[in-house]
Amino acid sequence: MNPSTAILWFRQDLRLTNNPALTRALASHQYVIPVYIYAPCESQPWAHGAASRWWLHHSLESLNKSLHERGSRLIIRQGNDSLAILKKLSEQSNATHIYWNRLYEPAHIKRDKYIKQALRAQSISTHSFNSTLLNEPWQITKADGSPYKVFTPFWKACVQSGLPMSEHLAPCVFPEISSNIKSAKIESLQLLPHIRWNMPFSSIWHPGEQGAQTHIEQFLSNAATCYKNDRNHPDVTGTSMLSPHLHFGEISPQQIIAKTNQHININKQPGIIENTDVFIREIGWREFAYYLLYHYPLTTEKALHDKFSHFPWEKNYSQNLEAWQKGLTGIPLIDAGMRQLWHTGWMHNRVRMIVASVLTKNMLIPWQEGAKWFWDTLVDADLANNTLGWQWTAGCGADAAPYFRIFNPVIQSEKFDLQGKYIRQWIPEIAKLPNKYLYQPWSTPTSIMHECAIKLGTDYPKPVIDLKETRSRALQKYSVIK
DNA sequence: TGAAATGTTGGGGCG
DNA sequence: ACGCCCCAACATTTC
Repeated sequence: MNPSTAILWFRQDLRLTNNPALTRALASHQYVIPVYIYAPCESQPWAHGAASRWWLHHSLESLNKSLHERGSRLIIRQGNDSLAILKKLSEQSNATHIYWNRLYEPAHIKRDKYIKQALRAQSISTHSFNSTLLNEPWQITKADGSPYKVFTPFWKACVQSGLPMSEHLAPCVFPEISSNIKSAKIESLQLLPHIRWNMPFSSIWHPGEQGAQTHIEQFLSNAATCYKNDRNHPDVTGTSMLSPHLHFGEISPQQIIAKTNQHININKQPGIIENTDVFIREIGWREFAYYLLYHYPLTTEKALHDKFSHFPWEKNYSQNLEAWQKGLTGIPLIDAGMRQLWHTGWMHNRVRMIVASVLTKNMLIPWQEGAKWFWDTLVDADLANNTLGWQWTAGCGADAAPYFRIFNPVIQSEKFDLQGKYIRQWIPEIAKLPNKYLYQPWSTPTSIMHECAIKLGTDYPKPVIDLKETRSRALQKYSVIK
């Protein structure tokens, strides 16, 4: 063992298990100093949104607690220059090596490259690892060397190359940290929102590595056997809800695959393979999103396909945008989804597709507006996934939905919110309506409206758009650039 | 992981 | 019994 000191720079890998940078740092150095640097300006324009900051706060606390239990602690630093902070910390601690796991957001790649060079010039050696993806984005290419643009062949190539899985355990004990290394308090980062939320959040979410582990165990034993079907129903806990844990690296895709396979081997329920394959495929979509972001870094801001640069989006859309954001469009499924997002920091994936379809196609509002709102309100806001998702629905990205694929929120709620449970949960003001009209209150006969004592436009908005009319308008505008 | 329009089929009501 | 119409149910095509 090298009697030297190393810095372990935590970023979006807030876990102690299956963490390559951590494992290597501990294996090679006598002293290891874990640090988290909060430098939001280095992530611009995609610094953590409000919901993500709430999550980050609690995840850092959880990580710090785990480190304490093992004889160490998390050093917190804040600033606008990670390089300067790392340099200062290495001077204070005589660290000669810095370890981290790689990031893939364009701004972070650029920053990390710069930091790596600068530190090398100062004879501080840097060691970076992959802890986030199954494969590095540059490892998977088509036969001619160019990147895949379609999911299915991409995922086939990933599966063929073998899905890595591993379950490295956390080291039981960390080296102690000298008391003259000071840390800022997590509270001083002011990550918690001042006014809204955070009360309902903590009853739903348990940020941190332990929370992620309990969560996946629960998912595998409860929902995994019917995932293929249940994941489509927003009124059921049919999805894994692991996304925020994955985003902050509290669990790795390798661990998810390993746990899933373990579960299959122990519980040989009928249909388990069929269902878990669909689940692991979703990990594949995340992988594909990171892959595309790496190869097409400009897609966070603009459409992958140039022909969209002159797309006739609406100009004066602020009223519709606001109605969409607040969950007051008058279209129940849309409003239910947008309110779930606001109140829980999360929205069921099928509903995400539908609200995105309404924003980009029925309202003809630029997808970037939707991406920005999701970024601020989702606890799982992830630049790669968010970009892929929005370009997919807007039909302007790689392997995008065809332009004519326009969701009808009424039909979708009839199909997937069978009892109207989801809508009633989030829109109590129309809960009394019989199912038939719950999905489209505007077509309720006045007698029934009267019976239920609901007045449209007063208790619940009249629809801000006409679904039929806006659908044909979208078809017409999209067909011009197809 | 789309919806709507259009086409086809077959059962039942009816004269 | 037969032809005709209607329409639900399903299939195909189109955007």
